[in-house]
Amino acid sequence: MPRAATTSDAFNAVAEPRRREILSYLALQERPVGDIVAGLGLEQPSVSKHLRVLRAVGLVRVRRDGRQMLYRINPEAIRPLHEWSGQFERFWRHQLDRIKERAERGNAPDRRRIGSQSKEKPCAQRASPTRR
Amino acid sequence: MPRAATTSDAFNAVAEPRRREILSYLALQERPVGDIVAGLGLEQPSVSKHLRVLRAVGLVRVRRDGRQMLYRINPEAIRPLHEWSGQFERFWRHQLDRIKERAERGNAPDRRRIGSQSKEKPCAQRASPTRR
DNA sequence: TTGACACATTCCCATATCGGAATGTATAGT
DNA sequence: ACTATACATTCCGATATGGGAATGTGTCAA
Repeated sequence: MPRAATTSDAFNAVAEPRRREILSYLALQERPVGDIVAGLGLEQPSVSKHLRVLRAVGLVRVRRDGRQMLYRINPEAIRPLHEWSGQFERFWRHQLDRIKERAERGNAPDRRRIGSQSKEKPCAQRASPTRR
Repeated sequence: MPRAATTSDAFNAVAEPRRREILSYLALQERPVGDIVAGLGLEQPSVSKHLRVLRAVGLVRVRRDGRQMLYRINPEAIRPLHEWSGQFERFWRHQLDRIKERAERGNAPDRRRIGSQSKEKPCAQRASPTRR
């Protein structure tokens, strides 16, 4: 199976960086497509297609005004995202507390490595010569 | 071009529902892979692959304990998500305020279609610079 | 060493996706 | 009617993806 459709939910829709930019841009105010194209420097068909995805998951709403289509965000559709990620908020709050605590004690903040991984093996290696 | 890699950032990584489940599961406490497999009812290779993605974007960390690999969340990596979605929080806040306001005036909660009735003019202004 | 256990990796593949280009459609103006 | 404008929709092609099955790797115990 391939990846879940971008239109399956808000999580998949905002995985695309440009769609996030569009949403942030529309957060300022309602805008016609042309403004998004000019404001973000994207191709018009590309913007239309992104907007289609955003519409499909309810992240934006449209209304026509003459020849223009005015898009606006639908903030409610973003709430699930915020609330899901919010379930981890207490953790980084605690982490901040610990950092502040250390700082107040005069020590440097915790500087351990985050991932401890910088050695990715190239994917296309064959380790099992038997099959195929 | 295809979609951005799942390993490109936290947004793409958590687009996958199972990976979100895994993170929520790990939010409770550090766990070995076997627990995730049993707890979420997934295939072991599938879990390993999901964990690999989560590790690649720093959403989880690992340590070895004998034969087991103990995974734990790295809450810091989720913050960007929470903060990005938080930029829209004020909007649904306002919407709630309006509902509460009506409730306090003794009316039933707002049941209208969002854009239909009354003279709503959310951002009804000329948006195009019209420079051509 | 051998076997069992806990995970990780590989291979295969149907499929959604994004960009680019071209084309289609609806509205406005003359 | 004709033209320009503002978007939307197609078609195309390269590519990462997730599931299933099989296999590899590393650790512990006897």
